[in-house]
Amino acid sequence: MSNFGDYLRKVREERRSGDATFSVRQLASRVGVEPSYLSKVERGQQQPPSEKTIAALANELDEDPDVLLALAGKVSGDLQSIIRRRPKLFAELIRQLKDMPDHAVLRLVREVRDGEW
Amino acid sequence: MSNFGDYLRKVREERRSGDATFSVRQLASRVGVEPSYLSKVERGQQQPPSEKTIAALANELDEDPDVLLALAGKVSGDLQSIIRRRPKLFAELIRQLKDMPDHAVLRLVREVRDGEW
DNA sequence: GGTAGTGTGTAGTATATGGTACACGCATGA
DNA sequence: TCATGCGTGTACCATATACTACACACTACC
Repeated sequence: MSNFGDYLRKVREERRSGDATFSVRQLASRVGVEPSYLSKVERGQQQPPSEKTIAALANELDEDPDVLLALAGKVSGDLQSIIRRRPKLFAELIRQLKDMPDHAVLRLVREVRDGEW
Repeated sequence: MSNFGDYLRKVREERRSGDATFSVRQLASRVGVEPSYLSKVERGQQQPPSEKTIAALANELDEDPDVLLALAGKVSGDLQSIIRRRPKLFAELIRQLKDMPDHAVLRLVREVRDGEW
């Protein structure tokens, strides 16, 4: 699920199967936008919405806001702070991560979490 | 040097000591913006400029565009692609990196570069 | 067969973004 | 003392962004 709109629609329809209030209209209303706008966002005919609206969507859908923000190409404050503190280092890291397979990244995350750093 | 404007001014003044053509006016002219605008950007009174303008600045100042873009909070295409492909993984990695000391990140980069991954 | 709910198309809009235009005051040097 | 170059302040502006407003067509229920 590689883009914001598809992901949003998928999540909304999952919620909807359990709870009939997750129509485009209902969700848009609770989030505070027009249904036609939300519909276009889900189909990728609009750019992803503002961070405020994304946060509201995440809240209503009980989703991780960071994931939605990442999918929308809006980078979290944490990431910004890393970039600002060590830009060259970060650029280099990204260059390396680009060609790193999933299992390698997973191993890194595991090692870091287990305090090996 | 933690923000775009300060960094830009520092680099420009370094170049200037060697070459008198690196005044605000001269650089702005070559980049194709107004000097007052460039001045405000350097002092942080304007948001960082567009990616196009940042690229032109990087070119004229012989700087790494990725670093300037990172400082400006504009994330590179490579990073976007990573985020889109593996958003949760990336969010987790960032959470870990946040508290990682410099030497740990450096070690990671070194290991990756040396093919240990 | 009307009405209630569904998603969507089109047209328009307020505000933010990314600048321009031009003038001002300060140094420096001739 | 005045021309030249420096950075900067103020006012304005064109375009893009992030939406709104409203109507339309389809389905299902009764």
